[in-house]
Amino acid sequence: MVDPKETINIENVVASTGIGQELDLQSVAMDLEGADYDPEQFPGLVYRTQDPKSAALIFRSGKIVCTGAKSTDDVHQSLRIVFDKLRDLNIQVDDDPEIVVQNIVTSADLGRNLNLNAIAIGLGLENIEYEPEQFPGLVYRLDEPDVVALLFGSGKLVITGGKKPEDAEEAVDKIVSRLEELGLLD
Amino acid sequence: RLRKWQERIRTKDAGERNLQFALSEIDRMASALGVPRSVREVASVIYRRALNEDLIRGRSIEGVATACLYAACRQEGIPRSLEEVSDVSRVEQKEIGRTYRYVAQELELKMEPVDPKQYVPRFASELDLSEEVQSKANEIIDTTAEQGLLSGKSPTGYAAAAIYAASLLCNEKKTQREVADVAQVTEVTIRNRYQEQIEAMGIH
DNA sequence: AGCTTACTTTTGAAAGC
DNA sequence: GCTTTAAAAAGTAAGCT
Repeated sequence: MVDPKETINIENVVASTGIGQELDLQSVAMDLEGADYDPEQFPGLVYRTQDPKSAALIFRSGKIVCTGAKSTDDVHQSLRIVFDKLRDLNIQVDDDPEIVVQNIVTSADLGRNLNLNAIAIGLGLENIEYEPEQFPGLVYRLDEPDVVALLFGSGKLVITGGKKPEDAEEAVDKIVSRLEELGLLD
Repeated sequence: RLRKWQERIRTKDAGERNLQFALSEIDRMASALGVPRSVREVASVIYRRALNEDLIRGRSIEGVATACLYAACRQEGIPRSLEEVSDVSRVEQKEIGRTYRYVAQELELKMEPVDPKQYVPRFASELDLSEEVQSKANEIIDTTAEQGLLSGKSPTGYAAAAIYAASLLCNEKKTQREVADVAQVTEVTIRNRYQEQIEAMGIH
């Protein structure tokens, strides 16, 4: 039996940072190749990096959101590319802007099919949201760590809302032990 | 102050007018759906509770009224799908679903997932299918659900597939299109569920 | 009957309406 | 509350061949 923790895979990391300088997005959009900027639709300018693959939302305030990266390392690499691109445009960028991870999305596999109906009732209808007419996943909110898990009939799950990779591991452990003590696994 | 008093009256009137509107909407939609009076009463009770708990702030009266009716149908064991409910409401399906989840969570309605069997009598009678077919469909639903086939699947599609399969087994065949139309699902969904169910039943 | 594309759910930040 | 970004899970749906 494989430890479900070893099936954990980071699928997306969201982080925020800032260059410490205000920006004229109109001119950045003109000079930065591949930039998408439509202030009527959204106040941020979208810039995509190819390797690692990610999308950066750049704002007038100089603050930046990076999403789509598959690891915290990739987030740093992507943002380094964005910072250098801005420097190429003669824009002042702080030396080592602080990068804060805001959310990590993970997937995992419990290795067994799940009876979501039984789990919804077993874990308590007040803590769970399971509406298969609207979405096939069962929504389970944990307090510690503070994450949200989406459980599927296949035994696969998604964990989101965590700030560090260990949050997903703790969450998987808690979910497995809760399901086991309810006899809803195996 | 006279002004303050007038304002209070105005607010009270507005509140009562809103409640009246909500209840009349519940009545109108319930009639359109053809659900018994008991369901309207349950829906009204849920709506008043939502009003007391201040759950209507930030959303439309009609959205909450529709969500309450949807919840009431389920509580009474005669569910209407979100699509059926949205067909008689001017609120879009997605909004009804969201509002329902919010109300159910806040009022701790402890709603159990819909049992596909609850759709069988209505769908089957709309298709003029016999009691025998209904029993067979129920058997298929129970047997396959026990084997874990139901997890994550929509109750209407699941019921539709079981009815289609049962109609074949009982020589009262209905086409996938006919069943799909009354259940408001696609033929593709019926085909997919049907295959799984037949396989799990050991192709009777 | 497929295949492709797309939408449902959750999460988080950003700035503005 | 909305707008935009990305990503997974699995079910449902629509369009096209």
